[in-house]
Amino acid sequence: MLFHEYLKNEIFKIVKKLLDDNDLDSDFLKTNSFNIELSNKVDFGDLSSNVALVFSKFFKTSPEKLAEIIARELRQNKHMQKVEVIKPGFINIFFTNLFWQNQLSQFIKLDGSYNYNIKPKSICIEFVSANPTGLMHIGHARGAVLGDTISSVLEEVGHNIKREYYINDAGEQIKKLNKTIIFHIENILKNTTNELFNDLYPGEYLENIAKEIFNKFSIKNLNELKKFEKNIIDFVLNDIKEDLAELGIIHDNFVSEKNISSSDNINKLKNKLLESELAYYGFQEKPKNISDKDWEKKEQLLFCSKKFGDDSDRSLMKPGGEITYFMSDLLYHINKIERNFDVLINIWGVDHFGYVKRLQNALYALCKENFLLDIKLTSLVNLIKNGEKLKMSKRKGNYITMREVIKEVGVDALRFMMISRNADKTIDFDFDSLKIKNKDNPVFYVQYAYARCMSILEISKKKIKEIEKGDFKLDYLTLYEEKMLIKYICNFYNVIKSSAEYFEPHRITNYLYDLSKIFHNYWGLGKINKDKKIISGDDDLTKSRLVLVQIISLTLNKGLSLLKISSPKSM
RNA sequence: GGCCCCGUAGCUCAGCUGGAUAGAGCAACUGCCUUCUAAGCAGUAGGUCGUACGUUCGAAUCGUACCGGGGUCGCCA
Repeated sequence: MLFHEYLKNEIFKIVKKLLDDNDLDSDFLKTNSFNIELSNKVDFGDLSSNVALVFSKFFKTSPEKLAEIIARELRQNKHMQKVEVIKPGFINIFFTNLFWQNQLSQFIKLDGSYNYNIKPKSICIEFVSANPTGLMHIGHARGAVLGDTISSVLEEVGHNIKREYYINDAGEQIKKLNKTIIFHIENILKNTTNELFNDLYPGEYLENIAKEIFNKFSIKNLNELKKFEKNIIDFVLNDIKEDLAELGIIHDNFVSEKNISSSDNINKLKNKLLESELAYYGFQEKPKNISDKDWEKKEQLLFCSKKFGDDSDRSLMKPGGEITYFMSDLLYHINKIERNFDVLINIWGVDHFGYVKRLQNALYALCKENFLLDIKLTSLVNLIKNGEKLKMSKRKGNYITMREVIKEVGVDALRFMMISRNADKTIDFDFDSLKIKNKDNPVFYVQYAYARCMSILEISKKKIKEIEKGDFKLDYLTLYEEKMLIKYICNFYNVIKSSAEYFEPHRITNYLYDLSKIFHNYWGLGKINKDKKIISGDDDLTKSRLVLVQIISLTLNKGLSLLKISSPKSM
């Protein structure tokens, strides 16, 4: 058993026994839990726990006294060299070298598959879902990488994941897309260079798509074009899929809004909403940011969002009878619920924030099934070049595409950057620092640690063969740094587990950075003191250290592959 | 105006969901290459955790108010 579980069990047993001995109620153990932490200071031992601080009130004694009682029991344990109780009531534990060596050999036996002890759930995670009206930009990239990595992490701990993309292939924006393409083709056919109308999508990209379509279908007149309208979306969508593939992202399902929003489905939902008094036909209040001139009062189907604390009731269907974005999303989510997922996760840009509560309220009111809808919002990404923020406007068509970003900094740096920040923080995406090849660039730093491991293993091929036959001892791993490395490695599964629990992959990038730092530091010891080189004069000692290096390399590799970032063998 | 997010070292960010003397990297200063990758390592310096109350044994973390920055409030997506 790895240390975290081991120590938790040991302490738990002691607490349980204390309760029984004193005839005390043990109910609180179900709702209260204590921590086992890696100590960040040498004086605080290898691990420390706050059990006594958390539980003292249930024992009706002071934390320090309780800590002392627990410590006294722990001292019986032969693996524990020293157990100290410190001021407010912390218990600091110092394990023997043998204990840590055994931890490493237990870890080796796991062979890369950790036991997360988690109930598998079936989870649908929807992410990207960019409108097929243009190429992906940096904001999409953030959602894409975050969604994909959360998926991988959830898969790693044992859940069943479906990655899904909702294609908005119906509604206004598609009409506008078609109009834009037709406009460009008209220009080609008539050999004119008319200026784009205001209500069309700007940008060279769609002009090129129009050329492609023109050539592929050898269009001779505008009437012919009608036949190919439905292909237009596919052209754009293929480009988006290509971009995603470049990032290593493959969705399991592409769900089409067109299919979901059949008139049959719309009517069913409309009736259900009306029957359950969640919707009515009425007039929406004029939004605050709209002038009187631009507002026309018209009757339409409204959702009773005021009932749930919203400022005003929100439109489900436009006055003309077309469905709104909100209604379309409702239909899609009902479809997901019908497919019996335990958990629905959506990765949305923060600009969709207003829809979160609305959608959740509507769904929980409509559907009695047992499900959880968790919507994770990603904050903005600012592109920075030469210390200046790049100004972009999708409306004007002058925005930097994800393709261009990848071309400059590469997939690895992009992926790492996008998940190394918590989703609710704005990212300043600085081209210059991501291209730098030093420790200012965290991806590089981690990959470099891996490359160093690999180079040393490459040099020691002969000894590695002996190690693979089981010819090695771990007794020689006694340095403080070696113990730290073992601790960190044996804790990786906890990091992954918490990353999965909170949907926060940045915990993994942070972990990899920390592990790399300790390794670089370990490596550096050899520069100062030759006895501390990994390949030392002593054969057995060297083999011990090589085993450690091998495990570090495997751990780094596991982490990087989980994030779909490459692990270069040399740099 | 309503709602939401952010505010931690000069800069970019962590802080394990309430614990100990708040941590990294960059930038600054100082050491370390006759070779296990110096694309690196070690050290020094740098803080009223936006402000003020409150909750409690204990707050960067929870609550309230305020200040500053951003987002959003469509019959766009």
